[in-house]
Amino acid sequence: MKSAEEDAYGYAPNVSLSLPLGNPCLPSQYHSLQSSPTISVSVTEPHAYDAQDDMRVAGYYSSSSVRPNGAPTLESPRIEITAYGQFPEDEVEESSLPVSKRVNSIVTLTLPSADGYRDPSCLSPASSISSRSCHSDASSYESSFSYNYDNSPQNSPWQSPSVSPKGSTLTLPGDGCLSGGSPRHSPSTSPRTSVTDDNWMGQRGSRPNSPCGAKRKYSFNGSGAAHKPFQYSPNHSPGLSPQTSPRLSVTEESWLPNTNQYTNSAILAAINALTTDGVTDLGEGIPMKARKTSQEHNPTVSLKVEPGGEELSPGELCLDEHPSNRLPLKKEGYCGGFLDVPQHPYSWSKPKQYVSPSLPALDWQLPSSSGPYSLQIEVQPKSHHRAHYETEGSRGAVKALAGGHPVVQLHGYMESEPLTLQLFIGTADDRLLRPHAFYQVHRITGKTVSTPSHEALHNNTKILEIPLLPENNMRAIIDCAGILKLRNSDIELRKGETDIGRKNTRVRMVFRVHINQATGRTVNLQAASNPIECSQRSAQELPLVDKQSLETCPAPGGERMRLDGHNFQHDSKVVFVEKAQDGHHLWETEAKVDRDASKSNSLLVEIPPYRNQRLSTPVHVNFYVCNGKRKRSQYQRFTYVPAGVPTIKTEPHDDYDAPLVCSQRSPGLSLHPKPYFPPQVMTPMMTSDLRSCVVGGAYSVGQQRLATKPSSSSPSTSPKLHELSPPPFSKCLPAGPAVQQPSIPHVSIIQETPGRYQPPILYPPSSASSSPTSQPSTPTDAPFSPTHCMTPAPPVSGSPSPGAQQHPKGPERGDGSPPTLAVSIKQEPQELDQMYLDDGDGVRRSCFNFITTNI
DNA sequence: CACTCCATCTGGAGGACTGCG
DNA sequence: GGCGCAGTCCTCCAGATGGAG
Repeated sequence: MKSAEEDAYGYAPNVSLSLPLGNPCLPSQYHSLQSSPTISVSVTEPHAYDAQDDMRVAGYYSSSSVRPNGAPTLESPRIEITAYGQFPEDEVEESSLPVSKRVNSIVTLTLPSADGYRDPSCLSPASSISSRSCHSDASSYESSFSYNYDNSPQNSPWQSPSVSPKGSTLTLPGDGCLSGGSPRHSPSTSPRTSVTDDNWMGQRGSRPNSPCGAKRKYSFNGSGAAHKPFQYSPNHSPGLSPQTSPRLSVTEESWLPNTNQYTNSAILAAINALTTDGVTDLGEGIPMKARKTSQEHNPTVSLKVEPGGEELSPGELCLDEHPSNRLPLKKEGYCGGFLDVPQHPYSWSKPKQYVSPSLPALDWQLPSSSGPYSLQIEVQPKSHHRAHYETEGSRGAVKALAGGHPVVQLHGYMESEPLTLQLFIGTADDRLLRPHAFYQVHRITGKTVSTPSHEALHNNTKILEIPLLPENNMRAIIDCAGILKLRNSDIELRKGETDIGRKNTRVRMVFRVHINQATGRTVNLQAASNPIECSQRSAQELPLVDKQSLETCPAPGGERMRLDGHNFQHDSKVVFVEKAQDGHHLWETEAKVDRDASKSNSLLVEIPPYRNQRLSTPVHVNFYVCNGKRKRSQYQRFTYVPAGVPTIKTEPHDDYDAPLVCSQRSPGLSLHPKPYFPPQVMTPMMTSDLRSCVVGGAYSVGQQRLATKPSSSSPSTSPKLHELSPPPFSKCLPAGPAVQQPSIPHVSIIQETPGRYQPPILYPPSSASSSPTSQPSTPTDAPFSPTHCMTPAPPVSGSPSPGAQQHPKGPERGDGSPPTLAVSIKQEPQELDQMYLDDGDGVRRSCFNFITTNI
């Protein structure tokens, strides 16, 4: 069928969906969401598509320019709900033409039906009102991830959205919301506010309560539901849209070129729909729930939705999607007041940086520093922040421990060009850092917010984009970021979602910045905050370890370790545990706690002797603080080393105090005892892995340990860094020449971004949420992520791979400095084995082998 | 400047739901 | 398999705060 648009405008976007699945190099698995079915959508625009342009300006999809006929972009999109249902995943294939058509169809929406709202299917987080902001769907970036490079030129923007792996964006029916919605959404962030449409709500009706009706039951049928939503989903979007975002919309004007945004978005949505099966799957998508808020949507908004509506907020859709690119655009015009923080001096108009099509997937571990650049969290967020549900009003921005808000600064950047700081909510468990499936960053707006921001969606993960301005010394006060809790039932229904939401309430704020260099390379840095407990009650009761003064100790034990944290009690116990790969406890013992020296926020414990005094290799164990039966902290990682190996001490304070934690730790992985996360790094697997597999990883490990001293500023602590060095992938993908910077100790991801076309590759796609295995807490879980494997193994060769450091040595805490290049790579066979075990993945093995081989 | 309205932020709590014994 | 208990999830309520009109 032809889309209305086509008819109307004669413009038919061609969308080609390419599914990367086949990519040998990257197992779909890994990609998971993101990658997976990647679909790249290319829209043929009337005018030739200038990739470059697109990139920047348009969002990915949206970008496209104006319609041939000049019609406003917005216009046409119509969404037919039905379509979704009708098109199963299969559709994807069809991509070729039909797509466009479909798209169109999809676009057409019918609004209102409400049913779906709550359906799981509709997941879109974005949708959430609160989140509303969500928006954006697609993150452009994603596209990059996708392997579709081919897609081409297109990679560009367009792809992204669609492409995004899984779901990216939007897509889904549920997503739809997002996608489309997303954009739409919200302008305003606040839930209440934002949303809009009562209308919607009404229809949807659903809502509020439990998804299932009176009682909340989580039905998995999502399907059923899902479908509906699906159909509607679009609506969601609509819903969203309306409100949405102004921001989104904004652009349009400015954008002109891109005009099609709407269309595009629609397309994207369509695509998404296609790609995934139903809404459901989208798991990626974020569930939409009906929120009351939503209901609130403004009529206006809804109105916009109309197909014809030019106004529509076309922008909405689009905008979100391209975060980076868009940024620039957005604010201004349209959005004006709505969205972004108004009137902030900074205008999002600068497109550039993010242009590059290929930005690393959100679940890739990136270094916090590279060469002269260092992304640091100068002021850490408080360890507790009650996240708000979509059904609630915003609970405000995440605050710093000492008051105020977290502060992030990029050091070493001397250019005059502003950059965009990306923020998303990541996991804080033992595994590798990745976007948290149950929490999304929520843009806070209001008078009290001084930092402009704007939301974008990246594979179902909302990203807040904040300008880093030279005039502010590349420092940003994060007073515009709240945390939205998605209902577990909604997320768990997603296809491919393996994580469980129950008790999975710890998150970290993850900051990223992509620096385009004159050479065409892009340096990607990432810093993760300390863990943040987001539940209402647990935050008040569960002990939380923020920091540990020791990370290693000789097998005989006896050393004293200071634990800093919260909710410690006079009778708190510290239990050391060693688990087998299968999770069975191999050893468990209670450490002696010096009650006199302990306080509610600190414990002084004596490290118990390890069960085996004769260690030939370091042994990773865990410990936790226990306040009673079910009140235990998360596992903290600890390593017993053979006698003679220096113990690693973490800095006592660094940050602890509050606000200050440095990124180092932050990167998520910090070594420090950041409670939740650290472990990852430490994990045996990791260690070994890192070394072998991923430079980055290794690196990180080393750093962590090294890092121990926070002081060092090496921010780098990120757990596993992905080196994006192309090499590894190169095989698979024609990647661009990503080169590592030789001299840089930390290897960050450097891509050459020649053009958009550049093969993005480097980053293995992973899906954030995807991580299949994720379990919330088990320390045992191997952190190993496929991705790592995927990652380039670079290193071996040359560049000083960060990873190289070995932990044992690593520990040499001494330097805080970034790891020196020279790293000797040691393999610990045993550990490797574990790795294997942990993974279980053939893939890993293969990676491993591959690596080892190289080594 | 006082008052009202609105929006946001917070804290608290209850009912629904889940997991475990 | 059913029951009760405890913990967690999600929603709702109400108060505080602050800005705009």
